[in-house]
Amino acid sequence: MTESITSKMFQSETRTLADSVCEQIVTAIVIGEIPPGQKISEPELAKTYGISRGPLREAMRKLEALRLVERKPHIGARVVNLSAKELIEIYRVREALEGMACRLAAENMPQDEIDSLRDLLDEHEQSIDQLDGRSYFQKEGDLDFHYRIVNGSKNAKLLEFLGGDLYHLVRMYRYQFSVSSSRPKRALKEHRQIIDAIECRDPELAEMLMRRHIGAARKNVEEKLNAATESRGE
Amino acid sequence: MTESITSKMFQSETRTLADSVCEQIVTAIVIGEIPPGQKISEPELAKTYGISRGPLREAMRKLEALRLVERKPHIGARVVNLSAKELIEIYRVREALEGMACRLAAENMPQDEIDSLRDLLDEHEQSIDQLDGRSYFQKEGDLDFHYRIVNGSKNAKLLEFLGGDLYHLVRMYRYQFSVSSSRPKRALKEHRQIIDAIECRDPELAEMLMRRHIGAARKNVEEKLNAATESRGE
DNA sequence: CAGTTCGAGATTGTCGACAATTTATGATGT
DNA sequence: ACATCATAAATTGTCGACAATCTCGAACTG
Repeated sequence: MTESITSKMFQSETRTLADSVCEQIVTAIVIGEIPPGQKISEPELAKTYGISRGPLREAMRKLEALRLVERKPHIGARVVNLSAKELIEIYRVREALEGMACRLAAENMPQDEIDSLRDLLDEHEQSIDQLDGRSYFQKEGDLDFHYRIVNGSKNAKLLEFLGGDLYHLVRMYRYQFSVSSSRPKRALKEHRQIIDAIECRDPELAEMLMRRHIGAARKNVEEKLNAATESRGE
Repeated sequence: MTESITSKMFQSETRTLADSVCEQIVTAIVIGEIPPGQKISEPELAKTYGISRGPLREAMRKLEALRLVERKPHIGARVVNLSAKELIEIYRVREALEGMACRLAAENMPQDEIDSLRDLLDEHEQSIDQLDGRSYFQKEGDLDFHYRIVNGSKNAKLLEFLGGDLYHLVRMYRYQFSVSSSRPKRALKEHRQIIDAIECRDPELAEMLMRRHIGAARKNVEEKLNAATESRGE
């Protein structure tokens, strides 16, 4: 179930070793198996995955492009250190891009995809009731909703940037900061409002609602972070 | 002079061969020296730049991440074929991201950067008068303006996505489609309006103006493309 | 003659080894 | 004892060669 979103992010048939291992490392980094800030030893990782350093270095290049690792020439690669500031920055990027995606979805999303997305929201509602809103919805379910909106925009470049690159970072933050909405019922209601606006073919409203939705999540995180830093200052 | 913008896009000291060659290939692709759609032969390119296939393949990975080449496993890499549809898609991405960047610039851009940007616009005006608006402003100057706005947003992630990745594609389209504004005086006026809104610290207005500015450019391109396809259909 | 199959050539993917640079270690001098 | 410098170890960068896969053309068959 939780594989649905990640499987969309990589081409179905990953033949080459470099791509295959890259996918594995992405997961390992996202879930914290390789902790943030850790230096990556090429010989070590190569041995771990049973490949040579050649393909591994290619995988590292892709990881660098995904902004999951930072490389410095002749020094090495480290897993990115997630900072609160960057998390906020990413929210602003999402606010902009997903707002636009939502606007375009109101213009271009096919009716059957809208229906399917409504079904997904029904599933989310059940999941929230059953599990007290702490499991599926928080982790990958929410991102699945957003992914489908972007997909519905029928803008390939938007999908590449958001689904292909940025969402890995977003997933990483979710796993490690546990910043998942913490207000699942509210978020679900907002999701329904958004899909309503899309079905009404109201681009203006759809964009506004999505921006508010993400903006609310950002403010929620900002408050938590401020509270944390203040209590730390005492 | 035309180096100012490109030099910002790469780290000042590119030590490793892969990075250095990658930069050269990016330029070659952007200006059309390696034409769109052309298959890239690894042994051939490696010989051209005097390096081995190892670093070259790493460079290719970065080019793939920049979306300047498309790779298929066991088949090869081709320079991307620019389509009108994708060009429009990119405009929408820019509309969203640069609109947000402009909003944030109204909040965060330091006064000295605003002053410096005004000077740049004065230079552009002279350049337009002197050269009848066909040279510097059309090619890199306009992008330089947009880059400074994004930089003024003080949002590192925005800068990475726009300045680091997307602008290479934008430059490529400019060189090959010659889609440069074709309305330089009008564009300059809009630029001044935008910087005014930023100096007034009016995020709402700043974002709206930037979105209109890019949206107008998009519509301009759409009309031209429609006219071209219609005349082709006759 | 068209279509298919097989094989030679070329290209991509992978590997292990060597060179260059950085980092760790310890020896030396004040 | 501390700082500095030199040397050694480890790591990254680069290369050339080998294996796997694809491409193109020729031979073969219906």
